[in-house]
Amino acid sequence: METLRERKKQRTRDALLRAAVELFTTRGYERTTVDDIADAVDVSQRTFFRYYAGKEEAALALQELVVTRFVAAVRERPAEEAPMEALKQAVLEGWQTLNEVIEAVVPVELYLRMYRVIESTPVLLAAHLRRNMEIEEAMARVLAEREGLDVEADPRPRLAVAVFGGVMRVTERQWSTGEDFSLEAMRALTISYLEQVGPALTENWRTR
Amino acid sequence: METLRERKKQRTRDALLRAAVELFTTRGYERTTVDDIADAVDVSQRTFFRYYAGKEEAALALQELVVTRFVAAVRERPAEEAPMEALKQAVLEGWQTLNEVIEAVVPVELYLRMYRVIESTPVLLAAHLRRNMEIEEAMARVLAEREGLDVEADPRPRLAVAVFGGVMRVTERQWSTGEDFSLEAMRALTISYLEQVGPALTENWRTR
DNA sequence: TGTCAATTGTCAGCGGCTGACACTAGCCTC
DNA sequence: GAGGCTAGTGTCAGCCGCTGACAATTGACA
Repeated sequence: METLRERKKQRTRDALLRAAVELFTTRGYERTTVDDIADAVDVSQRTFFRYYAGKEEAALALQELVVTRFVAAVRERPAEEAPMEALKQAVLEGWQTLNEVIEAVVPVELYLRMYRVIESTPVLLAAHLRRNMEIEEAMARVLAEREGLDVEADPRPRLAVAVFGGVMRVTERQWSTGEDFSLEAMRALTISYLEQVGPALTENWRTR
Repeated sequence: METLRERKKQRTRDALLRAAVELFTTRGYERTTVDDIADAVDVSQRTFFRYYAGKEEAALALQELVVTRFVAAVRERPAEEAPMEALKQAVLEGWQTLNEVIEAVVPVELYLRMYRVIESTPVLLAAHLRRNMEIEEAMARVLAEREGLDVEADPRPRLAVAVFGGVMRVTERQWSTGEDFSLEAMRALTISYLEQVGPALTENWRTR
């Protein structure tokens, strides 16, 4: 059973996030001040900063929900699965249940719109990429453990994860600049691109 | 022949950069204010912002010197070279002449120290990654042109470049956290890691 | 040398963010 | 259920990055 205090806090937290995302996706990130967000929730600016370390954190909070689930998903993949396959399955599986997770806070449509705001706002894109890097480091450790390797000694876990991350980034970008914003489109793109990585590295591009 | 005005401007520009890098590498990025930099060059804060769009730009200016040369190097690689090979050769070739380019502005040692500051300062690392992404996009277009492909239609150029970029990032990180900061160490790491990417993706890690 | 244009300094001000301190409101004990 | 305790909030002052506007200075060029 939750205490009243905790429920109140959670409500303010959610309200701030909703207000922030709403404003970011309509007015734009740069043109939204922290005061705007705080005012929308009828809270002091200082309080906003007690819930989120900064404007950036609020803007990336939704992504964070998805990302943490992804890491957990990889951890729970069967140990006999090959590294790249485990990563792939974890993402695809993640898309499936994305709806419920997001919808608990904001409409999925808002999440997708926010995603595009991140991709198109330099400072947010930068923060997003940095976060991805942290995730990749965590994933490398997970893979290394699965395979019984030492991350510091064997570069293969980090290399594999970096490649996977690279492909995902290309996929996301392609998806976010395309016309079909459905999850199904994302899924298809992911599978297709992952299949093409190997060939793209070794094969001669002109003979195909 | 350069005019006096232009020479003066260039001098201020260089002085600002030198002062900035000097301060960043000793005092740290966050703990250095723009006023500190401006004062060190005996110039108003406003003037600093006329030369550099922000603190960040000054911090990444040295990297920018290297990066632009890399793009140019790829462009001038023989057309018959395979894509990945062209990228690899361009980087390795770039390291060779790095000394002269950097030394024209600051001691190479300072450049290397600044590199570590970037890697260890969250906001700088983020900006750095974002810049890398822009470079990758440019590189993808170069590769596509070399091979006579349409970047928008064929994902292979972007995929190859993303993979290459991923490997380079892992390499850089490994290098910057290691003990040997020589260019030779970087070179060796790059070659070794590039060789291991293919196998890391397909082979079974446990049977080796 | 005097005019014109480029460069710089000064000033005022916004927005993100933080520390300090007082106040309010939920919690827990007696 | 009254009291004290503490977590959460608002207010205020202030730093820092950054920008626009305007005045002052300094090189360029006829």
